[in-house]
Amino acid sequence: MTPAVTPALSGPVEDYLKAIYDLERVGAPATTNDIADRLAISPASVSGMMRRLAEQRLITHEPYRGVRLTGAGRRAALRTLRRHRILECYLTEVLGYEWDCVHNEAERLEHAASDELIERMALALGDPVHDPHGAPIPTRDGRVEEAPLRTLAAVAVGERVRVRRVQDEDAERLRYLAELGIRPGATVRILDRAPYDGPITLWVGDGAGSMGTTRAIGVGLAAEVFVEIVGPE
Amino acid sequence: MTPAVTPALSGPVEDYLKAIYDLERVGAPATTNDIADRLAISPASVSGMMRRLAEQRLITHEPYRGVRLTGAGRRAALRTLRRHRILECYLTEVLGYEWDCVHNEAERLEHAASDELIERMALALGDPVHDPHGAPIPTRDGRVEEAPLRTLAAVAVGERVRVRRVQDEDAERLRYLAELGIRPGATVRILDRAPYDGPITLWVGDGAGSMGTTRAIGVGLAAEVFVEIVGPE
DNA sequence: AAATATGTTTAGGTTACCCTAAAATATCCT
DNA sequence: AGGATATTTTAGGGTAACCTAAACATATTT
Repeated sequence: MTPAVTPALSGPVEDYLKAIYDLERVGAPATTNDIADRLAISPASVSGMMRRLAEQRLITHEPYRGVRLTGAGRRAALRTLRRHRILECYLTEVLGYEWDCVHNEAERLEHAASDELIERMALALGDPVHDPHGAPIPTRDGRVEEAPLRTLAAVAVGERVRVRRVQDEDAERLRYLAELGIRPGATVRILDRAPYDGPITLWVGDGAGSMGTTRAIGVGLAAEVFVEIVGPE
Repeated sequence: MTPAVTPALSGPVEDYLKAIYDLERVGAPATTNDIADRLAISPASVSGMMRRLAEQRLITHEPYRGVRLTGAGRRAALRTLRRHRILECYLTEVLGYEWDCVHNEAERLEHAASDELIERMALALGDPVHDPHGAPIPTRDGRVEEAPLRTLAAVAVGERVRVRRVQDEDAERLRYLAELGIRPGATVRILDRAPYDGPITLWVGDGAGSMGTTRAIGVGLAAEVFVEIVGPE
């Protein structure tokens, strides 16, 4: 129950843990290649780091099988995630950043900021629960409610959904999504899906009930938009 | 005139350049031992780093003679100093930090923050000119006005001075100085100096003309307080 | 079941930054 | 000027984090 002393992890280690957390969240144990792809690091380097993380009891590693976070690893990952997301909120809400620019900035600051700074920011924001891209913010004591969301690419024609969260890594895609009106809170109805993974035609409203527009979006991008079904009309 | 592309310096390199800038400011070229002391790093390591910095044309190094910043080195040092001081201002003025806590936080953030973040903070603060400890903030284009200040330890009995700046590194001393009322803007009159580097007796006012108190301070601490003579009454 | 393809790990190398101990150089003092 | 002292540099090591190329293990296909 005691939070236990964290011996201060390096920036790279924090990045690995975050990546593993995120990959594990989807399902199976994180594999070397997945981690390598996500961090843009060679698989060999990842292998080396996995040994180090396992030595520090942050992960368990079954060779050739993948890795899983231990309790301590999960706690560390969630702490970093909290910092990252609080920072993103602060940058957009207080310092006027656009939502497509905050990811990289937060990515660097999350390793340098003290807990005190993060908590002061959280306080100034009134303890936000979601970051600007809709990702849930872990609490100080490491709880997150990861809602089981569906991707926009997996929604049937005729359904009405509410956008809950979008992938936050790619600035360009974020700018484009903003242009389409697709942001957390927006309401979307799937009007049509062209065959063979063709474009999805949508009606996009702002979620507040006022007007909306018709838009088309590719399956690739749609797979980065997470939604909740709200039922037809 | 063009700011020239900065090839992104590492945290340690930025710290060395800041230290050299500060040592050089006092007078002679910075020596290996001075730098080692200030950064709490072994002289041998400093020697090695000097070679690397000289290769990158950030300093000129005359073996056994000390080092001097080049134009590029100075520019880099001032950039880091600007970031550090803007951060200190932001932390105290916007996030409610006490002046004794901001140094360490800024020390870590200054290497991670983007120029954009720093400028947004500066904007939010209305482009401050001094940090909470009275240190001048270099402008975006690398100008600083380093006023030639005298230390409180070097002021004669009877003089009236205004506190302009205090050493910002030691949190405990800062807390103590705050307790004494010694902060930038405060007015001080030297009432007495005990012989053999004994305590200095002061009258300390808040600079706004209202009441004041009598305090005593050691020479060591007085040497960390920089003042400007304002003449007796 | 063997052959191939894919994914993972080991082997060996690099760079940045730090260390201690020993050697080299400079300065200081009589 | 010459030896003691202080400072600086070199020599030799260590660790974290990355890399490529080669070896190894697993999965897939025929």
